[in-house]
Amino acid sequence: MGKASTVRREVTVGDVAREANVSKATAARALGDYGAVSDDMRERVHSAAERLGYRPNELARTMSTGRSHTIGMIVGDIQNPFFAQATRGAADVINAAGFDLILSNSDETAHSERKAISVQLAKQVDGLLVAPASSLDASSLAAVTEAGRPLVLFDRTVADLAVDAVIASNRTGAFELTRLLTSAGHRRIAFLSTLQHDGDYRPGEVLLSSSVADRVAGFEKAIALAGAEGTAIIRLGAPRDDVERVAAELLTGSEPATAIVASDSLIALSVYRVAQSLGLQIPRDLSLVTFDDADWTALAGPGITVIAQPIHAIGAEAARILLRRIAGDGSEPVLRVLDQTLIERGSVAPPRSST
Amino acid sequence: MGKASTVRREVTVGDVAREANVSKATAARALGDYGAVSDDMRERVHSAAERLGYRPNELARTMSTGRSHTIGMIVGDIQNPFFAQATRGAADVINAAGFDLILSNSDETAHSERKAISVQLAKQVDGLLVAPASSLDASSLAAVTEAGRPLVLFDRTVADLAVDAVIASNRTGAFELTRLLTSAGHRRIAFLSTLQHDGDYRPGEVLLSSSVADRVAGFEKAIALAGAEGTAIIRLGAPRDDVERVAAELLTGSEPATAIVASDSLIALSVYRVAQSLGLQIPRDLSLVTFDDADWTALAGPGITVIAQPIHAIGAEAARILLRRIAGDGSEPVLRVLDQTLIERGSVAPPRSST
DNA sequence: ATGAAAGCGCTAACAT
DNA sequence: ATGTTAGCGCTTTCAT
Repeated sequence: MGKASTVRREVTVGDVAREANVSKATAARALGDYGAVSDDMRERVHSAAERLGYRPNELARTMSTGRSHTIGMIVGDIQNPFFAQATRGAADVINAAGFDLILSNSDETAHSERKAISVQLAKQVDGLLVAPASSLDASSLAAVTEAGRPLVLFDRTVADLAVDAVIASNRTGAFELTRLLTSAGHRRIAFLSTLQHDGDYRPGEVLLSSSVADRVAGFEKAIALAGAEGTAIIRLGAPRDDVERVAAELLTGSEPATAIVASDSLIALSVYRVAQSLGLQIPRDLSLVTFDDADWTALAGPGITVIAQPIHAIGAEAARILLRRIAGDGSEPVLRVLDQTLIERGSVAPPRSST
Repeated sequence: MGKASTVRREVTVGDVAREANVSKATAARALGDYGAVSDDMRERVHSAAERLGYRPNELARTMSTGRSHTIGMIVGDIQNPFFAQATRGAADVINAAGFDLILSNSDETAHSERKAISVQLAKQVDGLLVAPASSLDASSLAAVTEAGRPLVLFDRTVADLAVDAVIASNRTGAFELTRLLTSAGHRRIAFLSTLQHDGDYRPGEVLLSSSVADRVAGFEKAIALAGAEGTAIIRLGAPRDDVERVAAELLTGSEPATAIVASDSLIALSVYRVAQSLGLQIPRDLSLVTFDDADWTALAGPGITVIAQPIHAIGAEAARILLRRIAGDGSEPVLRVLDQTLIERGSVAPPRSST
């Protein structure tokens, strides 16, 4: 009893050809559905294939054609609901087109991103979908275009990189969100983000993530309009696993923030938790608004007012553009900006001290 | 000006060999880091490769070795936090081992699952990780083992399929959860699941998902222990996008349930919403417990009591086993059952009518 | 319409 | 240690 029987070699085009008594070329043509094959030939080949249990080897096919029908996708972290949704959006259009998806997490580090890109290129993906870890440094992404493979960015853009990108109207969204706060009378408003950052934010500074940069810009505009530059605060670099601490800092002390704009729903959740543990009631003691219409925002206390991004659509649209590029579309790179929509719930009220 | 310059052919081992003035075999050995190569040869080859910007073609490598260093993963829906976490767990160990992940969503249908499996096998994945859409029908999965590729299941098992699987202690978990309810005095307890199902559940019936089946079993055991068979109710087949309606049915009428066991956190969220809109206060008017320690469960009202599954670990462990199989481990299939842990919060209280 | 043979980029015997 | 030569399974000229 050897293990020989279990190592059953794969059935190849050659085997099918022999079984059908035709040439390898004819069998390949019939099986691959290309070239010219007469009806009875096709029939003969297919039944032979059926009999033998033939399964095409997609890799061999890729070797000769150069197209893998696989696209690579690099997200920050698939556990982040934002990325999970965007991935689903992309997967839906990609699969519908008969393509497959290779997924990697970058954890928002240039190092992992670079590695993932390298691996995926080596696997001959037909194109890449990436949420770049850095909007400033295009070096890791350069490998993609150098390899001649189309690349489309989503959620953020990269300076000096002429590629397609689909993002949301973050600037406008942040503006609307913040405006709600200033209109309610808030002045000590904090913008809170986990975007990797050392030390304090300096006005005018260029940020690592274009989407956060856009949000900050929208925030600043609303703040300026309210003349609250002196009291507003932009806090970046909160560690993902310790947002609570930073939020607590913001909410305590001699001049605590009376309102917070959270840069994403995960951050908002942390803020919400801290507010609860500090005995702060929303919106009475704290107004809270955030990006992304996470499931919990509707049920938390009075409901959190949010700016909803069309996340699924962002992923889907990015995939659509990529597929078009792969198909040979050589037109100028496009920047698609999808609208965000404000969903007002009950988490905004005038600051307590002002009433 | 043609586009010829942009179509730059890939640099191959042959090119590097020529540049380094060595044979193709030597270049390949140096580049592929196998066989025996002298130090200066290796040096010469690598610098030539560097000069030319050589990038190995992983596919060609796969063609000759038969190993793609790619593993396929099929989940129900990557947007479901459970699957997102399990995917991350698997991705972490897979990437650490130098493998890549091809991801597909089955939407819990046998059809999509079958298709995804077929595509992934064609892409020569070294093995598959799947949360089977059906625990009863092994036919779509049979293709995997027939192709001689290792398969490991996660979250659910499949009857009559001798493969590895890693699941959670659903039966025990459901028992504990339900026990909390019966101990508090509840009798009209409902178990609510979205598991595809026609009509009413009949006791003893075999279910499509082993994990739900296990949960139901645990539920039934606790119910029997409390002698509440007559008043407990098992409601399956709630449509994912309309759980609210089913929950509302359970919560209204002449004999509404006083407690609900939700089969996952998405369902629990719907129940929570319905309770809110019905003006039902948790736990005063309704006791609610669920599987999975979703982020919102800690902050919803009094906090929801849950059974937490080690989701990340489920994915990671499944990947670990798969990798071992790929490496040649031919031992008997294992069934790994990971413990669930009860997290008591404030969503359980005696039924209102009984006090 | 069909067949014979070359080739995709790599690895793996088999020499030397 | 290095080189030569076959393949891997498919597609793609090029003949016929």
